[in-house]
Amino acid sequence: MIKAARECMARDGLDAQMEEIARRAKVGVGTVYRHFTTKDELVEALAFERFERLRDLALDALAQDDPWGSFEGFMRASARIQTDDRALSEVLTSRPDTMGRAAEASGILELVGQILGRAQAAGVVRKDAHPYDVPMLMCALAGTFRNPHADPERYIGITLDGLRAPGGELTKLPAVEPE
Amino acid sequence: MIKAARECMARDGLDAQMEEIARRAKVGVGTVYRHFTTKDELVEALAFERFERLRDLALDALAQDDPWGSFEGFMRASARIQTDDRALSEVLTSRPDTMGRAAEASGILELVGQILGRAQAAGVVRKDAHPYDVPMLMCALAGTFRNPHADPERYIGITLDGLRAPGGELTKLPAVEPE
DNA sequence: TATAATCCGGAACCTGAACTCCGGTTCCGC
DNA sequence: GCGGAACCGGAGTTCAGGTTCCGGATTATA
Repeated sequence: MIKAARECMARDGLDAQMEEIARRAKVGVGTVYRHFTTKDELVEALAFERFERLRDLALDALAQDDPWGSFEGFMRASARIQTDDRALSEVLTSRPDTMGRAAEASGILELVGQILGRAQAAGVVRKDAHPYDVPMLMCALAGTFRNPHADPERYIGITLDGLRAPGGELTKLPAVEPE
Repeated sequence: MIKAARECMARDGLDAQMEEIARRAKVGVGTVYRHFTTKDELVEALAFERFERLRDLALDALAQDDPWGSFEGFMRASARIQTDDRALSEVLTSRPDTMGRAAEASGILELVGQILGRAQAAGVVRKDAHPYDVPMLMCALAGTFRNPHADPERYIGITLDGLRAPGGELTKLPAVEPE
């Protein structure tokens, strides 16, 4: 059921319809409402789920040794979660409260702080970056993910270079595809 | 009338209500519909208007001499237009078609290409940046402008540094404000 | 198997917001 | 001042989509 909701919302974003979610779950709308008293609640549950996934990615990143590699890897992986889930990118750009609660509950900021701190200590990320910049920049990138002409990889690359400590090697951006 | 629409939409975004727009214009809804047969049409008209403003900013930038300064100035000024107009940032993040038509009509890509090309020729912007990256990154930034906890200036700074040619001096980011 | 308790489906209901339309009003040429 | 064409206002219509709720199915209990 929550699986059906995730699929619909991933495809149609926050305005996926309750009826379609029910249909996909092979269930009546009433049953959906028995699990989530309101659409908002369902959205919030999905957001929490996604943030848990992000937390797992952060833990994976911390398990790696290379400070820049794990930072970059985490950023790219988080971005992919968003490109694959339109609802998540919509929550990030238009529901700061829901996002805040989900972030809080998942404890992700703490982990991001560690990933970032380690990269800063190693001198590969600029010193004035703040853990909070990471989710914000993810929100920013979310803005492009819904644009069919955008190549997310380019913008993640540019953003990463913006966070890199001066003197590092720039990211090799993917080629711009002809229109 | 279009002024009233702009004010409402700047504040409430795309879901500003026709009735309120009419009220603010001191006019009946019917009259609004006599000028714009559909809400979409009104949104599109507003988008076109904003893109003309962007074009003017681009022309101002080209009139300046300093290649980096004019590039940075243009980016910051465009960003400000978005922070001041929620509807515009919503169009950028969720209506690629409308945005595309407005961009086309205003001829802004051409001008951005000139600003960027000049900065690249002067060696202050990375060579692999593409004119199309500019509007896309603006879309990206739009994603943060609606988040009350975000400090747009920081993210513009980081983005600019991501576009800067290697070896340049990083932007001084504003301090993170305590929550 | 009979009865009660629980759960489920989806038709019906409700709300809010875009849009229509008709009666009134203004304005222009005579 | 008069006729009527163009214009305007806003109550009413329509529609989409979230939410409710009752009749029936299903399962548990005796």
